[in-house]
Amino acid sequence: MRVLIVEDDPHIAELLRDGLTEDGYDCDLARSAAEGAELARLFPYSLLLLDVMLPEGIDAGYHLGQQLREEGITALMMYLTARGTVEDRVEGLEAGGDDYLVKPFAFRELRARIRALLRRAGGSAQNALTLPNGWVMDLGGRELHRAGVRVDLTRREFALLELLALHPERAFTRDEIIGRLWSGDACVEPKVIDVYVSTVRRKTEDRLIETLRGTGYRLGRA
Amino acid sequence: MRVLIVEDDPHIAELLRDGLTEDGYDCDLARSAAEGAELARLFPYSLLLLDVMLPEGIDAGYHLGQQLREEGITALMMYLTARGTVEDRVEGLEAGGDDYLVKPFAFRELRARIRALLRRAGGSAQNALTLPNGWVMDLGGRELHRAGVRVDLTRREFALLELLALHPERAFTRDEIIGRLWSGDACVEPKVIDVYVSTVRRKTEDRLIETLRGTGYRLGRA
DNA sequence: GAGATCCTATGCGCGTCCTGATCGTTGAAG
DNA sequence: CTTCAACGATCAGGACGCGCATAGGATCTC
Repeated sequence: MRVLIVEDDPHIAELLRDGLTEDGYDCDLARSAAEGAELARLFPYSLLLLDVMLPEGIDAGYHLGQQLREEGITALMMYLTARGTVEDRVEGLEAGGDDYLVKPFAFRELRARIRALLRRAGGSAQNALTLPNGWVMDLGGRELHRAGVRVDLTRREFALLELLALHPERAFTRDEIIGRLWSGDACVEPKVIDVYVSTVRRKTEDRLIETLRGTGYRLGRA
Repeated sequence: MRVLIVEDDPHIAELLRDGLTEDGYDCDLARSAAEGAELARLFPYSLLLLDVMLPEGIDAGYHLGQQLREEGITALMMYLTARGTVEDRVEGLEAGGDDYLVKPFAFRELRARIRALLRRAGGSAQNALTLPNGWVMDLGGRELHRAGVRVDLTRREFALLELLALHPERAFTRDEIIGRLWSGDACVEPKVIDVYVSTVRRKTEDRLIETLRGTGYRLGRA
């Protein structure tokens, strides 16, 4: 998750970067609208944190956001400002912003709002798992797609693939898989797993699931 | 769309609830900050309507809002107060509020502001939601159009479709839907959802709502 | 009090799940 | 290299559970 912070006050900028880095985001820093625009065009950020008042002018942050939107940048945008009137907020939101935070703010609030934004943005963030060969698994929407094609999986098929995808390095025995995915009192033959592996392979027409002979299964590589 | 009203004056509270219920929101009522905090932590509201002056103190509404924000509650917040000075407004917005309404107010204004807020939060820039297959949802009029045909939906039907349409990528379980759309004191069987899905499909003669067997429902594709 | 809406209950039909059988593959011993 | 046994892949079929749709009563609205 990559975040661009555009903020000219070095103190606040440090604060933001340290906090967000600690939360696991990859942060870049820009100290002016010009620098911010350049970076935003170069890298695929998930979120832009824009201070409204920048060296280029009192509304430079808004203009930057608006301009980037018009250039087709779809990243989420959040404005930071010291001015909190209603008109101000409306202006920011109409400039293509997704959220708005008034300084001074508690870092906890910023964190909460960022998480809410990323969550709201749909299948992104923690809800999507990328698998080998360009497959993407949307855990929220319970679907699997690649290059526009959508593959419908049943509950069991999906659960199996999800388990393997969440631990890409691990190999699972059939009994382990059953222990994790089936409720405790269920007793099924270990061979059931073979069947689901088979149907997933047939539906995707791909060997997303790798066989470890004599052991079990694992998510495929590359 | 679930709304929590925190207001100690029974007269105003009734007025708000009746009006909003008529507009299709499901409202819960709290008569103190303490009660409001409890409910807000328990249920996934879309909007909190907070009276500023509550039994706990002259600023209790602000404190409640601020506290909930710091706890990571991301619901929209709108304050209601009799005091309309500039300092007051700033205080409210700094307390994590999204909008502000000074009593006495016209219900029309409240309605308009709520719709504007929810619209922005939902990411859509207009008063209408576009759905697959050329359907358009008119959020103000509780109706659905396609190519000149108009389909009337009841309150529940509309709320269900709206929820799914606002999160097109997400799959919802029946219990999730009930948690989001039904007010707290309602306890209904999860199968109710089936009935509404059924009637929406019959009225539209289209599978706007997709079934995920074993999981729940999701907005249909293309 | 009439009509709409909301919720529960009840069969019916179909998809999903699991089993067992058959065929194909792998790898090691002879 | 050949043979053979163990393992994995795939298919067909039956049981079951889930979702669908209707009817009908309770509740709300006007």
